[in-house]
Amino acid sequence: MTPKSCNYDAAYGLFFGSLANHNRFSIISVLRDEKKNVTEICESTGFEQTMVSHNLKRLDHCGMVFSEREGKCRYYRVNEKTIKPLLKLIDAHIKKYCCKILTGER
Amino acid sequence: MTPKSCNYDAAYGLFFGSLANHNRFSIISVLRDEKKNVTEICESTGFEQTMVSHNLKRLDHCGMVFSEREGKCRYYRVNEKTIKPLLKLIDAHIKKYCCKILTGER
DNA sequence: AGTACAGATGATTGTTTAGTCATATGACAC
DNA sequence: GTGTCATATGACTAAACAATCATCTGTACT
Repeated sequence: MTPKSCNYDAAYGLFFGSLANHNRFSIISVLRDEKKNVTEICESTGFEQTMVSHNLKRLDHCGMVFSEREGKCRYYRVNEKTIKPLLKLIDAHIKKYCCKILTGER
Repeated sequence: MTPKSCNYDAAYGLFFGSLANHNRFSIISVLRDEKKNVTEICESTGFEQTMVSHNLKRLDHCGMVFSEREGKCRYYRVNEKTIKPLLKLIDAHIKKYCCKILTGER
């Protein structure tokens, strides 16, 4: 499949859907500053291993994290090029609108 | 509620969840370049009015669109400050990763 | 006040998603 | 090869979501 033939719409859905889940967002957050293996992610987040693996798979799938094996462990790191500016942008948005977001006021 | 007391995590979920839905994304897309009222959005997208209203409510709720009444109509426009750079960022990401995203290759 | 147009809301239902359990694979050490 | 640690996968169920339907509110015009 060439990039031109890709179905961009579906890709958008997968991309944003990946960040919409609270647990995946937590995983991204603990990886924000340093790479970690699955066990370390579990410890940092308190999540179960299978759940973390499932969610890492999805994040990897969307190009949000990269991974590499080191001996018995597989280390994951965020795709800094996308994730860092994205989170920065959204942080600013939420700082400004979070109250509206959470209360639903119009 | 002051910004400091906000529950940011929930806000992130609402924010990204809003963009994860294909129909909401279409609505954002047709508003990307010009403001439109609900009827016009329906015409541009082919969606039903009630569905559009429900989804606009959510987008408004997240600070992604703003609205103002003009006579009988209510016009919606995107929050350019957030949406434009966001979409630009994601466009670049997806151009690079969409094939992986859609095929699931590792 | 009555009608018509524009949009919003609430309830219901079918679909999607996500966490959990059981199990499988992969890598290393002995 | 066997055991153990690290991670991945598939199937299943429960919870979340989103579209639809029926109905309601708001504005303008007469």
